[in-house]
Amino acid sequence: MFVPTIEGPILHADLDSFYASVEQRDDPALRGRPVLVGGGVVLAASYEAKAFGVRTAMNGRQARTLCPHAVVVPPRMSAYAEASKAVFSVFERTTPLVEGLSIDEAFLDVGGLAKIAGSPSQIAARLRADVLARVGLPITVGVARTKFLAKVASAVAKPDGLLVVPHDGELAFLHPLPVERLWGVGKVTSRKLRDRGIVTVRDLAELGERELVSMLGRASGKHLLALALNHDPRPMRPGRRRRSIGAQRALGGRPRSPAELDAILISLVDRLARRLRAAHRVCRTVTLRMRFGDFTRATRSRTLTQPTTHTETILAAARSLLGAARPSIDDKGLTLIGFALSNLDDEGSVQLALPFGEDTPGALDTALDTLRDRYGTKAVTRGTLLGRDEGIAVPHLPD
DNA sequence: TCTGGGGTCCTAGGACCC
DNA sequence: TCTGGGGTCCTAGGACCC
Repeated sequence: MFVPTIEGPILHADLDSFYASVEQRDDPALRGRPVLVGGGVVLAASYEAKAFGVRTAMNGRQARTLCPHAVVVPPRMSAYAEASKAVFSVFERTTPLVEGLSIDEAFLDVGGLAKIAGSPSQIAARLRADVLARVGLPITVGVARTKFLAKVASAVAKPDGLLVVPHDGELAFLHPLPVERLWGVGKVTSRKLRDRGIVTVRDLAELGERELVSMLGRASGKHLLALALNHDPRPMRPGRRRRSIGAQRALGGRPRSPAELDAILISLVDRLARRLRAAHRVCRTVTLRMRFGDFTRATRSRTLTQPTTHTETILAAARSLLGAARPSIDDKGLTLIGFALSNLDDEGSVQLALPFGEDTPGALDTALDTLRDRYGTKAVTRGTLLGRDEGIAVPHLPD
């Protein structure tokens, strides 16, 4: 069913140096000081550390050289997950239309709230104050007509800022920015563009689609051109579900015996299977991720015939994938091992495909009504059929 | 400079089906 | 011997994001 939405305004709310801010909140001795979370690689750096040139994902040695007085703390993932939950509950008190992007950022659609909650910038200012008061963390908010502009606005406004892009000032805001501000321009794309003298968003906007597509490929060429031209038709997707879950572990340089590797494999798979069951989801595809001694990477995956949540089943698939990769591992050495579970679905859900020619919205609704008569209205929801067509999902079918 | 842990999306070839 | 079009699913790799 297509629901027309009022265009914006959209808020993009993004916590500042999230992990490092949580550490400073929980330990007053860290406040005002440069803080690095994670020793091997910097998972997060406080703004005091960033002032010395430290960046996220920088290796730890380099970071400590730039900022010798930094306090290095180990990550506390459960504390961050808890803080994230608290922040998202503030988001949801602001508007029911929240689309989470990651542990520390979300889009909020505040269209239609003007009469009860004030202007978008008033709503944004109150959101920032609420997050600080209730959770004790600084947050930056970008406000604009589209998701893309709101996200760019928050990036420009960081840290601890608020920036509203006015309707009549969108291109004036967007076009002078460096291309790296565009969502989807990373190291590789940035190099390709700069090699051709494309430095600002305006430069990009002046390029032809054919040229850009031949440079970057069909999807990203079209996508980037649209963004540069300030076209972002993506609607809010408040009910987004996770499509995969993963866990990985770096192994360092030292070679591991097969027994040692198997023990690590078991702990990773066990962790994932527990998370899967806790989320009441099932998986059908198991992927092995590897990084080798020469820093090349490889993935191997297997799709099961039946969805599962069973540790032993996932374990068997994981072991057979690792066994098949044995020659490469013996050859190059393994420095990272990880697994991902994908092709997720709701546990206990029933997939119902309609006969060919009957897969119309009307037929679907008739089938839904039949099931609701049988199982009750709450048990039956419209869902997605293996990411393909629309179908019906019946979570937790009563017996 | 030798590198974490968690994700998303896109591309491309081959198998297989009608 | 050569020869179609359209579609899905699976696998693997790669770029990118926080």
